[in-house]
Amino acid sequence: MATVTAAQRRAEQRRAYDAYLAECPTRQLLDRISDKWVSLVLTALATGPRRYSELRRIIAGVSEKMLTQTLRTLERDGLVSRAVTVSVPVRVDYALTPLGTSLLPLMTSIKEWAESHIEEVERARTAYDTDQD
Amino acid sequence: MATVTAAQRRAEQRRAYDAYLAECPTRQLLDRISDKWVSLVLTALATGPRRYSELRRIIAGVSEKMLTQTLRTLERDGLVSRAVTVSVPVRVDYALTPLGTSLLPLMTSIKEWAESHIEEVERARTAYDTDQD
DNA sequence: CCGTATCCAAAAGGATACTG
DNA sequence: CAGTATCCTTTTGGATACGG
Repeated sequence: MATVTAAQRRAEQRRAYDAYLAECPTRQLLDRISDKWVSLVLTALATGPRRYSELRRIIAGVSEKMLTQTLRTLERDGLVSRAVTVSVPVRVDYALTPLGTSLLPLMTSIKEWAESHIEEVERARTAYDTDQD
Repeated sequence: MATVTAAQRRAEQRRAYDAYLAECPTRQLLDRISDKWVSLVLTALATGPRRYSELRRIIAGVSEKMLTQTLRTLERDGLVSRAVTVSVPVRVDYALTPLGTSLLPLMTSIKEWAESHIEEVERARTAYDTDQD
C-alpha cells in the first residue's frame, strides 16, 4: 500500500482545482448572477431605486433572510447601492450602481438566447424522455 | 384568528411564484449554465469531442456521480450528444450539438464582462470590508 | 471502460421570533 | 420600517462499492 492513497491524491487534486476556480472571474460572475434571488433583485432594480419593503413585495415569496443576504452581497460587490434616510421610521433605498447597470445588457442577451432556444430544448427533452420508455 | 393564516398565504404565494419561475426560460438557462460542472463540461467540449474518461481527467476532481449526472442533463436538453461504440471495452464519445455550440458565444460574452470588471468588483469588496472595521 | 446505487456529511434556505 | 438571530428542513454533492 502506498503512503499516499489514491483517494488522498484525488482529494488533494480537487482542493487545488477548487482553489483555482474560486479565483476565476467568470466562475465568480456566474455564481453571482445565476443565483435566483440575485437575478430577481437586479431585475426589480432595473427600472429604478426601490425600498426594502417594495422589493419584498415585488419579489413574491422571498424570505427576509434571503433578501437581506442578497442585497448585502450585491452591495459588497459594488453592484447595488444602499441609501439610508434617517427618519422615524427609517427608510432605506436600494439602486443599481453604474457597475450593476453595466450588467443589464448581459442579462438581456442571456434572456434572448433562452427565449429563442427554449422550444428546441423542450423538443430535445420530450424526445429524450420518450426514448427512455 | 383567520381561517387562513398569514403564514399560509405567504407559503401559497411562494409556491405560485416558484411554479412561475420554474417555467421561465431565462431562469432555466441560468440554472443550467451556472452549474459549476456544466460550464466545465461545455468548455471541455468546445474544442471537440471527448470520451468519458478524458472528461474525468480534464475536469480534475469531478466525481463520477456528478460527471454522469451533468452529461445526462446536457444530453436531455439537447446540448450534448452521446455516441456509443460497441466494442470491448465499450467506448463513449460526447460532443456539443449545434444547439450546444450556439451557446458558446454567450459563454464568451459572460467571460468578457467578468474579466473586464473583476477588478472593479474586487475594489468594491475591499472598500466594503474596510468600512466594516 | 462506463457507468449505477447507496449512504452520509455539508451547505443552502425557509419559518419564526425578536430588536433598534 | 428594516433588519438580525436561531432553529430546522431540504437539497446538494462527495465517497464508496458494485454492475453491464
